[in-house]
Amino acid sequence: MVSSDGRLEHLIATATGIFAKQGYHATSMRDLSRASGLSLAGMYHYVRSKDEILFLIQDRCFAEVQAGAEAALDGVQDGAERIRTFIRHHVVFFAGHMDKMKVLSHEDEELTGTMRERVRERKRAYVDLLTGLLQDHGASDLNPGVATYALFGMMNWIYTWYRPDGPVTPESLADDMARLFLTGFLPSTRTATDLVASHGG
Amino acid sequence: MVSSDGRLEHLIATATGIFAKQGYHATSMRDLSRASGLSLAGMYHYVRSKDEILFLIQDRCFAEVQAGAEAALDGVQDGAERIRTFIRHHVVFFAGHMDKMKVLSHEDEELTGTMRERVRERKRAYVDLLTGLLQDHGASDLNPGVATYALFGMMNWIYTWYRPDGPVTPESLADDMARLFLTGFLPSTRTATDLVASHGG
DNA sequence: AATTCTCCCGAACGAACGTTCGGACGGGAC
DNA sequence: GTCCCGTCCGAACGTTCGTTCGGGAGAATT
Repeated sequence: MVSSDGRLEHLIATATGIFAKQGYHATSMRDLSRASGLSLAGMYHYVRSKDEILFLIQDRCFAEVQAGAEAALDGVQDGAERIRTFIRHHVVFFAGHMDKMKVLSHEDEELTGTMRERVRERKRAYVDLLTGLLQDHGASDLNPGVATYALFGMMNWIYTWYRPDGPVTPESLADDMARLFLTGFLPSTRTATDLVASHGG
Repeated sequence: MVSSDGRLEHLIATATGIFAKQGYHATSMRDLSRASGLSLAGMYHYVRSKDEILFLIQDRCFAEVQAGAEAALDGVQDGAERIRTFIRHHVVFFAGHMDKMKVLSHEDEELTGTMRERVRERKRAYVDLLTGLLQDHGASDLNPGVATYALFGMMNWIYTWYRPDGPVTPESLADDMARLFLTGFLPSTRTATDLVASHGG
């Protein structure tokens, strides 16, 4: 069970926690060594560099959240309901995986070169997914880019203040944010009424 | 003009730009020396440590944005209009001072000890200002904390994507965000009344 | 039995870091 | 002229950084 793969997973999981708590640059390889149980040199058997650890965290996390969103959207037809589904998934996933999502959100500009591009590509795909959902719904009088990033902002900011063990459950957090955004985003009374009706029962 | 005070201001301004671009930890005192024109040792005549430079940026920036918000709110009576005023001021200020606001938002957890507490106090005061505005308006069915941080999130996320020289003006950005938030937050619009009625009945 | 391969580490490498030391320069005070 | 003080710097300090080197233990392969 402590096979080669298991150790790499363990290293990544450990690094995720420490990067989330201390930040990427403030964390040394010696910190990771101490916390993972591997020696300083031993970590380099699993990983090419410190950068690569950050890359692995971000690459996997984006893949996971993207796949989860697509799975959640599967079968949902109504445009507004698809937006709501995306928001709910993103927020609940975020609240359930705060460490890696914090590393994803906060250590956004630390990678360089090929790894940076790989992660950027994943990010672009994920952002495009939401932008597509907003555009599919059509008529909002808000600037589409502003709406997309305003929504991502209110969701991704979670890592700065939300405590999963506090009084607000991930589900109510997700519901509040979905309601806040959709009520503001959807333009007509009719759609808003339909939305509440379909939501309430 | 290159008096003692002027040099300190210049050092802080230079550091703000570099911290915003590279991040606090990725910036060395030698970087600041090179960019400011002062020697490595010379900077320590104006500043006790690298930490203190970050502190000065954040402390001053919070003071500035707080004072600006209070000035903007002066004389505005209507509750909803006060919220809109706060949003507009925050967003326009953010868009007009991206570097320092990015350093304020992104390098939030880098200070320690007394400086950390000083900045935290300023932050608490500023957050309390908005929370107060939201509470003053009363009846929203959203969790007050969630509403506050959702709003700060969508506003502070600006530094990750907004380009002041792009097609979106700071004013339209501020208007869109104010509209997006207020429509979702305020329960008492005509359409929203219908909405709540159909939901409750 | 000999060889190769995977896994892993103690010790060290050179570079870069934040900070400090001792002193230089110049202008006002005595 | 001498002293002092604010301003500023070259050079160095001790530390920590990410990474590498050379090799050992043990299983697998030949």
